[in-house]
Amino acid sequence: MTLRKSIILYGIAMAVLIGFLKYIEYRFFVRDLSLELYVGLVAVLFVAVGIWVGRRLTRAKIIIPESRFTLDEAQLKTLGITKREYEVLGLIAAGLSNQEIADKLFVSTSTIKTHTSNLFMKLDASRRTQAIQKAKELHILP
Amino acid sequence: MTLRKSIILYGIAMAVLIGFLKYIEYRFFVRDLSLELYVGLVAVLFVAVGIWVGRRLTRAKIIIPESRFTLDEAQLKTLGITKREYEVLGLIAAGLSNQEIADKLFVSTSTIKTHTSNLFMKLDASRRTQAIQKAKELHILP
DNA sequence: ATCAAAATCATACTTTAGACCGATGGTTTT
DNA sequence: AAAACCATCGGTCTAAAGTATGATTTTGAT
Repeated sequence: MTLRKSIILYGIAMAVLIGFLKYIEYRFFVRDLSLELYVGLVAVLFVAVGIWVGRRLTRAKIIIPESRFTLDEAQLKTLGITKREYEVLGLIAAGLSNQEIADKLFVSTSTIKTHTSNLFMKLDASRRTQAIQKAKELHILP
Repeated sequence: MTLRKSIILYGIAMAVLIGFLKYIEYRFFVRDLSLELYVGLVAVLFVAVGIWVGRRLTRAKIIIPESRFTLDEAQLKTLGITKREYEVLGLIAAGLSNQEIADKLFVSTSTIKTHTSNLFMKLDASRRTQAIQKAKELHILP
């Protein structure tokens, strides 16, 4: 909804509201309405207006669809994370131990430790759980 | 917010509102207030109420689609994960060490280790990274 | 008031992770 | 060819994580 449309909409609403108010005020003064009823009508009317306004005010913030994950490859380059390191990072996040990662990639645990050490430097982390967290914040892991 | 709390909250709000209404009605009848002012006050008051009610009524329906994750509390009960254990699980996922978690919760690391051990059993995990992974699959962590 | 679950702590022990070192061979870039 | 980068590996050492067991205190529900 554009700003202009909003202004027009609110303007019309206000005009209708004031018109209706004046009408029931007139009815009140010509004694067709009791004071109770007059005040009651005003109250009901303005509750409705309040609800309407309240909904409009909050509705704007609704539209925040949860975005699906897309790998930020630029981020990887910025951090200087290599393909192999990223591979290891993924397996760490999957919950594997260094030994399991080594087995899966057919290398020694020493190699995995080197990769993780480099990862921690680049991600400014000191634990694998922390590395996972930071990687997510940097949009390089889902 | 529980249903009981909601009812109490609305009840108090209603009581305050009616009290205030009666007060300005009284002021009106003893001629301290003009009709205009009386009606104006009622209008303002009920707009406020309307906005408040409107927001409360719509908030529940609006906020749910914002986040894809909803905690599966039934799952927690099924697994027998206690409140404290779940708290620790969250901090593990946030990347904290046992020492940091202990400091944050004002308990010893022994306690944290006990909690994590129990968590691993219940989640069928043997590492914290694995526990995080499983917790996500079970919809008890975002 | 009682009873079971939950939370707490400790001690001793094993395993895993991580830091810090250096080293090699293979690419790619300049 | 030299420089720079990448992936690989090994050793040593320390810190952190995880296991096992038992005990005490808190708490919640009946």
